[in-house]
Amino acid sequence: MAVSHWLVKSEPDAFSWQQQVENKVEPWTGVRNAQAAKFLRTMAVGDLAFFYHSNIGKEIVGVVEVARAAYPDPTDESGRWVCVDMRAVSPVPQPVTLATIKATPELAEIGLIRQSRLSVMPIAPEHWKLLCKMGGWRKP
DNA sequence: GCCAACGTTGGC
DNA sequence: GCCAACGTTGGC
Repeated sequence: MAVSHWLVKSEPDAFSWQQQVENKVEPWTGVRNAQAAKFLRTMAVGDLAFFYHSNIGKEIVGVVEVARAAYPDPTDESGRWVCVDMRAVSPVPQPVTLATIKATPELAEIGLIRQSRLSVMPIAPEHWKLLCKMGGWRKP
């Protein structure tokens, strides 16, 4: 099966790309939104995701890959929510800012803009390709 | 600090 | 089941 592509958001105050790199593999916990959780459940090991800094920076700063598929979120006492494990792949050499994305007509339809509050979202292959090009990111 | 978007809760 | 009130997220 083909690799799927995603974008995940994190507030760098809470959990930054720097921490992701230092920890290498990190559980992606705390998603408490049904739509975002549905996407987490859809992720497969090996899928790639952009790591986006919300609030501070507002830019795509790195790429992570799914290291473990959805399992119960240990930070959720109710047991209803899931998380995945993410592994740092490599930084995006030239971070792609929200302003740049907004200024790019081809990217007008991506979830980041259409649904600004969603923290986990799929990225279409053509958008992934374009964003990689804009950020100067190549698969290592 | 404000506000828009949108999800959740609770009264009816 | 509807909808107003309220809370949260995230951009500006």
